[in-house]
Amino acid sequence: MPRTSTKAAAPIRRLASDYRLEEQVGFLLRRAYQRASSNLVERIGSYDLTAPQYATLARLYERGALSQNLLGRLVAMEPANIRDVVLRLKKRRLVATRRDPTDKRLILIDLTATGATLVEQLIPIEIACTATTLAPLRADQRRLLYDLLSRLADG
Amino acid sequence: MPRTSTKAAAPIRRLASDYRLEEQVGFLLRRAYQRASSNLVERIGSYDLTAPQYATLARLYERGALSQNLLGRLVAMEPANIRDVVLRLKKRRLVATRRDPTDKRLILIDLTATGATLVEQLIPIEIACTATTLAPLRADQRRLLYDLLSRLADG
DNA sequence: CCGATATTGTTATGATCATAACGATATCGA
DNA sequence: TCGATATCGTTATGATCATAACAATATCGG
Repeated sequence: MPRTSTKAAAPIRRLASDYRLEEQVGFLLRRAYQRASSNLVERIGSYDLTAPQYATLARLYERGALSQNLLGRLVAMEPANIRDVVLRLKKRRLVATRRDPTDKRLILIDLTATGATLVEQLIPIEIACTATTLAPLRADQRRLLYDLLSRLADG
Repeated sequence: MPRTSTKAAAPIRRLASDYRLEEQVGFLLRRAYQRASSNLVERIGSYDLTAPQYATLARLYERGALSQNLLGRLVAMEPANIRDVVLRLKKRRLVATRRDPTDKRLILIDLTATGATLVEQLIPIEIACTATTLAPLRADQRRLLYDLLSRLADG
C-alpha cells in the first residue's frame, strides 16, 4: 500500500496563521450535512432516491396536494430546483400533477398511490437513519442541536 | 399582490401522521448550510467565489502546497469535485499546479501570489460572515454548536 | 525482482443548487 | 376598469456533489 500523501508543505509564513477553516461554521455545516445525507443514501439508496427527493415526497405525504412553488418553499428549494425534482418523481409515477382550475398559474402536485405507499415504507427507515446520524450525541445534546440548528436555519 | 398560495389540501388520513420532516436532522442541516452559504456568497460574491472555492483557497493558505487528492480530503471533496474546483481556480490564476518530481501520480497545487493576496483579503470577511451566521446564538451556544457539529461531521 | 494491491487523477453520468431573465396569470389600487 | 405590481413556472448558465469505471503510478509481499 502506498503511503497516504501527507507530504508536509514548506512552512510558509502567513499573515493570518491563526486562522482555521475548521472554525468556520459553514464548513462544519457542510461536512455534517454530507454525513447525514450519505447515511440516508446508504439506507434508501436501493430505492434510487436522494435526500431532496425523499424530503419532497415526505412533505407531500404530510400536507397533501401542494402547488409546485409552495412545495419548493416547504422543502427549501428554488423554483428551478423543485421543478427538476418533481419531473424526476413524476417520471417514476411517484407523484402526479394537474392544473389548478381556479388559478391557471399553479401546478398542483400530489403523491400517487404508489408514492404514498413508498413514503410509508421509507419513513421508519429515515427515522432510523436520523438516529444513526445522531448516534455520537446524547439525548439532551440532540434536543439542544435541534434548537440551535433551527435558529441558524431560520436566521 | 396575489395571495401567497397556502391552499389547504384536503385533510387526507396518513398512517404516520405524527411524522415531521422538520425533526429530521439532515433536513435541518441542509437548511442551516444553505443559510451559511448564502451569507458567505452575499459578502464575497463580488469576488466571484463560492464557499467551496473559498475553502479550497483557505486550506492552501493554511497548509501550503498540497497534492490535489489530499487537498480534496482536507476540504471534504471527492477527487472528481476537487479537480473541477482546482481547474476553475487555475483558470483565474489563483492557484498554480506542478508535477511532484518524486511521485509522478501527484499534482501539487499551491496559491499564486495573487491567490495568497486574495485570501488575506477574504479571511476577515469570512470571519465576519461566520459572526453573521451565528448571530442568533449566544457565545456559549456557539461553542456548544461547534462541539456538536464536529462530532456529527466526524461520525 | 515481480505480481498483487493501493493510490492518484480522469472521465462520464446524473442529481442538486443558485441566479437571472422571461412570459403568463393574478391581484391590487387609483 | 386598467395599469402597476406580484406570483408562478420555465429556461439557461454555471457550480457543486456523488458514484463508478478506468489508466498510470507506487508500494508491498513473497
